[in-house]
Amino acid sequence: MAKQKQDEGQAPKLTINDIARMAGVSKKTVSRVINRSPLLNQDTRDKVEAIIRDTGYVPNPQARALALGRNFLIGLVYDNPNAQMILSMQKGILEALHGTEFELVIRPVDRGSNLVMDDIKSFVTRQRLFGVVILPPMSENDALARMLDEEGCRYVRMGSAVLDDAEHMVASNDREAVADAVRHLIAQGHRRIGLIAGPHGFRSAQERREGFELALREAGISLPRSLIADGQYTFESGLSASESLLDLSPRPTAIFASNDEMAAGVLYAARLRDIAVPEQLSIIGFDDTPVTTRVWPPLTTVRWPIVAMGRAAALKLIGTAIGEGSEVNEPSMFSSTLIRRGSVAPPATS
Amino acid sequence: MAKQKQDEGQAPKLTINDIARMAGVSKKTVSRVINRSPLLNQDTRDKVEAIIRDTGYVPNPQARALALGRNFLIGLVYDNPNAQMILSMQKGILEALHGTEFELVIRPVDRGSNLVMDDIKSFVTRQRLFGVVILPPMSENDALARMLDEEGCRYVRMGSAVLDDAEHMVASNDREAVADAVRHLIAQGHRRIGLIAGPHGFRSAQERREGFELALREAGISLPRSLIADGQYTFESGLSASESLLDLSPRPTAIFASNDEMAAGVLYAARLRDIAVPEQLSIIGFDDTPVTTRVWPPLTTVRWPIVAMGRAAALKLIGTAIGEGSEVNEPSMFSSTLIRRGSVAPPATS
DNA sequence: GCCATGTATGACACCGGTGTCCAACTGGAC
DNA sequence: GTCCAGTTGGACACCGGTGTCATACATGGC
Repeated sequence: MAKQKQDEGQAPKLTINDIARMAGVSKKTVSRVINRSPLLNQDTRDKVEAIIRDTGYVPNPQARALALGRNFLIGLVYDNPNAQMILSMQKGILEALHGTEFELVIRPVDRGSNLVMDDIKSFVTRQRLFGVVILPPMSENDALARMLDEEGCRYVRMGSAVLDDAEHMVASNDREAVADAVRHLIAQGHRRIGLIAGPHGFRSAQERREGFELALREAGISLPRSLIADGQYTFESGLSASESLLDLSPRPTAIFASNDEMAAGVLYAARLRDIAVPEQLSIIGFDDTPVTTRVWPPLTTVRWPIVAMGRAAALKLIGTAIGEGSEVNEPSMFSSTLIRRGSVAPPATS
Repeated sequence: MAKQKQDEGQAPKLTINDIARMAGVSKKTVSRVINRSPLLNQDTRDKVEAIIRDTGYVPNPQARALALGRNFLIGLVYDNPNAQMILSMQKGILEALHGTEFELVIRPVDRGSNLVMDDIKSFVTRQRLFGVVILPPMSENDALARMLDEEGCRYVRMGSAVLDDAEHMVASNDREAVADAVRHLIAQGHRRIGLIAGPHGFRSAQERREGFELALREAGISLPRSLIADGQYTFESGLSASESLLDLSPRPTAIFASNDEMAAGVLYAARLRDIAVPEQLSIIGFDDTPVTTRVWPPLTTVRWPIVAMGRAAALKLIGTAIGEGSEVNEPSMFSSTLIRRGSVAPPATS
């Protein structure tokens, strides 16, 4: 009988009542089995579980959500030019969600629009999301965090620096990572090092810039304003920003680009001017996206543990729900690694 | 009063009963307003709508889903190495979903695992998804389609060729697109053209290969087996597959790689051997991913309208739900364009 | 002035789960 | 044999919406 029902396929979904009838118990008892209530006879439990298994019964999540007053949907909000990063983040989050009853709902937004706030708000309230993960640069928006607080929606913000609320934050230490990268250039003998900064208003851009300046200051190297060019985190912006740097005389012997896309732009610009990399120009990027190994020479870059951070963010979010009293203690701060490839060499002895 | 409730923020969500009480009507009437029932007095409608607007009331989607017997969740199933493609697809789908009450839930799977089927099945049944969009190569799995049929779950498959069920399909004509690309090479004077094929078992790989062979046959060019190398759609596989091609003597003057990642691999291999591109070797890829413009020279490639296809897939899926009787007639077949960049030139006169 | 007709609204059951609370049953102590 | 405590199971209301059907009222034809 049970078998038969199952094979019918098409839509006549089993309900908790069907299971109860088959097992000869009340629906509440079935509910107890599903929810692993401790006060239940083992025999009863086994019997019901067997039937559930045989029939392939799956509790209706909508009904469950309605009765429980909360659902099992995690939102992912992003507004980001970097496809690889978003996908890696999704990967990390989904890894953490795997095996739980949570699902991931995604929502790209347009930071530029003045409707962003309303957009996210309706996203969160309409589906009554359990919580959201917010990717940079949206995550740097404090007004957004306040709004989510007001809405009573859990959230975790991904970022590039320790912000005030560690509770809601998973961050990488970009400043230190960049400082390390630049120290590497200095150790190779570079003294005239250019920076292609990220867009104004991006926390990550600021952090990376500060790391850059920090390393130079440590080494007692002065930093003329002309060695800093503004970029937008895009390939094209990196390409055009590097023009002004490569026009300088004397030319910088190395350039740190605040992300890989822009670093690829620098490399491209160098190629256009027949500047040999790394012999005449060293380049370091940031992110360790695949493009770094597709170009020639492969780019030295900074890798941050994006998948692990996504996982941590998700665990932070759902930890409060499944953690049985035990404090969920996911790290909030992650550090990065310099990945040495072929775009760095000692400066040419001129 | 209403205002007060709203400002409380935190969780004390309004229900349809609250609205009904405030408006002095029954909950059913409020429900009619929400669902735009035509049989309603305009005055009543206005009154209720005003209250809904003032209070910021949002119907509980879980309750709605429960009562209606269907929800508003679209699933996206993928198992794919190409991040850019997945993200573009997400973009297209979300564009179509924007403004509707549907949300997108994503689920990457592992095609290799023998649990894929169960995984997808539980994904679909657990949340009782309204429908799913399946990306290649998973979409080529007919057993999966059968399973979804049995489960009574709507689906749309993205693909690279017209499959049998146009109803459930959104496809690009890869064969013709590749034939065009290869005709371009032939028109430039190339006669020894190598192919880096995609993985066995991928429909797209087969289609692209057939397009390749078609163009050569048309031109009366013979195709020795040695000019075909097998790849896996990855950069590394493109790199190693091109080795055998570049070792040939005489060497092919052009190579068509079945996707951009592998084309980038060919370019990299050429660089390692000091083979000038495009002077000594022309390269064409497929997909038009960003990497094509990051490398030097930028790669000539085939662009397919992936965002538009994602949009079409989503519309196909939800069209049946919102289309008022009118047949939803999204195109099922999309064609591609050859994008000419810098990696193709006439063969060197030897 | 009556009934047939149609329109606007409401009462009530229902979707499929969960929480509360009480009844029934069990075993042990007296 | 009776009573009590502790365990197990079920009746019922409820979550927040929607569908069905009945009712109240306005309108038009005779």
